Amino acid sequence: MSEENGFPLDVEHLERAADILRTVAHPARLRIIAFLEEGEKAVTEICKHLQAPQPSISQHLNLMKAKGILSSRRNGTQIFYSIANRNVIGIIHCVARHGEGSMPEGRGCLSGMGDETDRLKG
Amino acid sequence: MSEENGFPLDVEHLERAADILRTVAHPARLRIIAFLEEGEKAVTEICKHLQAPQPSISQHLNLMKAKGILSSRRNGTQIFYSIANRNVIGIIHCVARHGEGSMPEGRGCLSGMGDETDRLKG
DNA sequence: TGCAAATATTCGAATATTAGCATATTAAGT
DNA sequence: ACTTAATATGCTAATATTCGAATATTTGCA
Repeated sequence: MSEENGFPLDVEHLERAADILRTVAHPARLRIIAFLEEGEKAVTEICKHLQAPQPSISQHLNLMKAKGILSSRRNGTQIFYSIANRNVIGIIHCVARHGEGSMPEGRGCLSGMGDETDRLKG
Repeated sequence: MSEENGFPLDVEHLERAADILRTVAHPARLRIIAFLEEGEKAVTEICKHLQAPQPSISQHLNLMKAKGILSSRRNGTQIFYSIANRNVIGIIHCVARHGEGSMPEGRGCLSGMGDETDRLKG
C-alpha cells in the first residue's frame, strides 16, 4: 500500500506533487494564476497587469505550461493562457487562508472554491 | 484594492504564500505532513517511517515549524510534532488530485479534508 | 519581401536549496 | 558526574532558481 489518508506517497507521485508545488511557489506565478482565474488572458494583458517585463512573464507562463498547470491557445499574433487544472486554484486558496491567524477550529481550505465546478451537484 | 477572487495579492501576502508553498514543496516534507495527518509523532517515529537519517528529518521539521506549518511539544526526552495549520493538508490534497487526469468535472480539491471533524485529540 | 507587434529563447551572475556528515545539545536515569 | 537516548545545529559541495538583458521567432499585413 502506498497511500496515507488518501495522499499517494510513492516516489513518483511525491516528486510530481513537489514539482507542482515548487512551480506554483512564486509570487509572480501566484499572481498570474489568480489573474487567470478571471478567464484566459493574452501575454500582454498579463504583463500590464503584473507590471513586469515581458520576457519574465513569458518564462513564468512557459514554465507553468510545461508543468501542466496552464494551457495556451493561439489567436493570430497573440497567445491566450488559461488555467489547465483548476486544482491549483484550490492550492492558492488554501495557502491564502494559511496566513490569517492559525484557524483555531476552522474549516480548512474549502471555502472560495465555488466557480463553475458547482454545476456538478445539480 | 488588493484582492483578486479572494486571493490577497499584496506583496507581503504573496511572499508569504509563496514561502509556505516552497516549504511544502519537497517530497520528504510532503510525506511528513501526510504522516502527521494521523496525529502527532515523535521525531524517531518519523525517521523510521520515512527511512531517512535523523539530522535530515530534524532539518525538515524545524524548517516547517519555523514557517508555522508544524508545532512541537516536548515530553521528556522526545519531541512530538504535529500539524499547526491544517490548511496545508488541503494543499497537499489539491496537488494530489492534480496528477490524476485533469479532473473532467471534479469537485476541485475539496475532498479528503477533515473539515471540522478531527479536532485535537488527547 | 519587409516591417511591426506579440511572444519566446538564451545566457550568465547572483542567490537559494539540498544532501550528507560530523558534532553539539538536552533530558532522564544511575 | 557519567551515560545514553533523543533531538538539534553547523558546515560544505553539488545543484537548482531567479532576474535581467540581449536576441530570436512567429504572425499579420502592406
